Amino acid sequence: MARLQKSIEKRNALVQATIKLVNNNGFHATPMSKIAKMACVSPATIYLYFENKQDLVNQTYLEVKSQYTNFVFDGFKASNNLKQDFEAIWKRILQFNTEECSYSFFLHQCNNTPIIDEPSREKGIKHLQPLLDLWKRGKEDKLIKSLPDHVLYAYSINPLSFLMMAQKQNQFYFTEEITEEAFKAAWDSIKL
Amino acid sequence: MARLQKSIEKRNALVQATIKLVNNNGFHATPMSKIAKMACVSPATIYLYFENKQDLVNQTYLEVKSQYTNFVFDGFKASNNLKQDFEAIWKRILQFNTEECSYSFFLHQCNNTPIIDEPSREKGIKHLQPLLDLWKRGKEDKLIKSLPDHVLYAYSINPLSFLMMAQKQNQFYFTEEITEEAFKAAWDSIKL
DNA sequence: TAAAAAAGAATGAACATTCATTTTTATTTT
DNA sequence: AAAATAAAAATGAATGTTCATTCTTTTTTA
Repeated sequence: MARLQKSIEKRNALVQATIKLVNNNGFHATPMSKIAKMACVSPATIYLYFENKQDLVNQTYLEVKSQYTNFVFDGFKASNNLKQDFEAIWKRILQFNTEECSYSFFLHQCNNTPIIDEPSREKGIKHLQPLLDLWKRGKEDKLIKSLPDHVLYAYSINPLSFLMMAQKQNQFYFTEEITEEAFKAAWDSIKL
Repeated sequence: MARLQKSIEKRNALVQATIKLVNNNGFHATPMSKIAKMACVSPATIYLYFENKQDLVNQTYLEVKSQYTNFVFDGFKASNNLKQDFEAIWKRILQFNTEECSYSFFLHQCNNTPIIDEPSREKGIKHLQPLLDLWKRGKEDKLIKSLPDHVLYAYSINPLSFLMMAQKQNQFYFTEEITEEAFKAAWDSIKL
C-alpha cells in the first residue's frame, strides 16, 4: 500500500506557472493546457492537486498572500517609537514590491478584479493585523489621524502598489531619494 | 439608396451592457452572447458596431475615460490659488467616483489588468493634462514636492480609486467629515 | 505486486464569429 | 400619396475552435 505523497515540487511549479501566465495574459487568457505545459505536466495532473481552475487560482492567491505577510511582518516587534515602526513595515512592503515584483503584481490583479471568489478574498483580508494594531495605538496616542483603517491604508500603503505597477511599465523608477520622499509623503498623509 | 445610419442607441446599449457585465464577472466571464442579450440585440449585431470583442472593450474603455475627464475638467480654469484649484479637481474626481461608480469601477479594472491592449491604454493616458499642468506650476512655485507625477498621483489621486472600491464592497463609507479629512491627507502628502 | 501518480487522448460544452435570410428604412417611380 | 425597390440593418442559426475536465492506460513508487 503506497503512501499518498504527491510531489510538492510539481504543485509549486503549477502555482508558479499560474502566477506568470495570469500576470502576462490575465486569467481569461490562460488556459489550463498552457499552465500544464509551463509546469511540464499533463493537464490531467493539475486535477490531482486542484479541484478545478477556480480552486487553482484561489489557492495560488492565498499562498502568495501568506508569502507577502510573512515577508512583511517576519521578525517585526512593536517598539515605543511608532513612526519608526511604521517606517519599518512600510519599507518592508516596498521591498517585497520590488524584489518579488511578480508576486506583488499577481496580488494586485487579484485584489482589483473579480477573479478570486468571495470566501478566498475574505481569508486574504485577515493578514495585516500588526499594521492595524500599530494604527490603533497611533490613533489612541494622537500621533495618527483618527480615520478609518481603509483610509489610512489608501494613503500610506496602497500607493506602493500603484507605483510598483508604474515601475513595471517603466513609467517611473524608485531611486533611493524618491524612496525617502515617498515615505515622507506616506507619513505626512496619516500623521497628526 | 438608404443612408448609412446605424442606431446610436443600440451602440450605447452595447457599451453599457459591456460595462455592467465586465464589472460583475470580469472580462473572462462575459460572453458576447450575454452582452447581446442584455442590450436586447442579436449577437451578430454586435459585429456591425465593433470589429470583435477586444475592439468592443477597447472602445468602451476609451469612451468611459473621456466621460471621466470631461466630467472632472469641465469648466475648470486655473486661478492663482493653487491649493484651491487642486481641491476643486480632487473633489470633482471624488464626485465622479461616487456618482458614476460603475464607470469608475470599470476604469479601475481596465487600469489594473491586461484586458485593454497597449495602444488603447496609451490613448487613455493623455487625459489628465490640466492636473499635470497644475503640478508643474506647483513644483515651480515651491508649493508642491518635487516628485515625479506618478508619485504625486499615487498619493493624492489614486487613493480615491481604492476607497471607491472599498465603499462599493461596503467596507467603509465616505461621510462629509471623512471627505474633508481625506482631502487634507491628499494635500498633506504632496504639499511642501 | 498493488496502489498512487501521471500521462495523453477523448469528450462535450461554451464561445467568438460568420452566414444566409428577413425586416426595416428611405428613396424613387407611378 | 401609394406602390415599388434597393440598400442597410438586424436577426437566428450554423460553424469551427478552444477549452476545462474526465477517461483509460501506462509508469512510478514503496
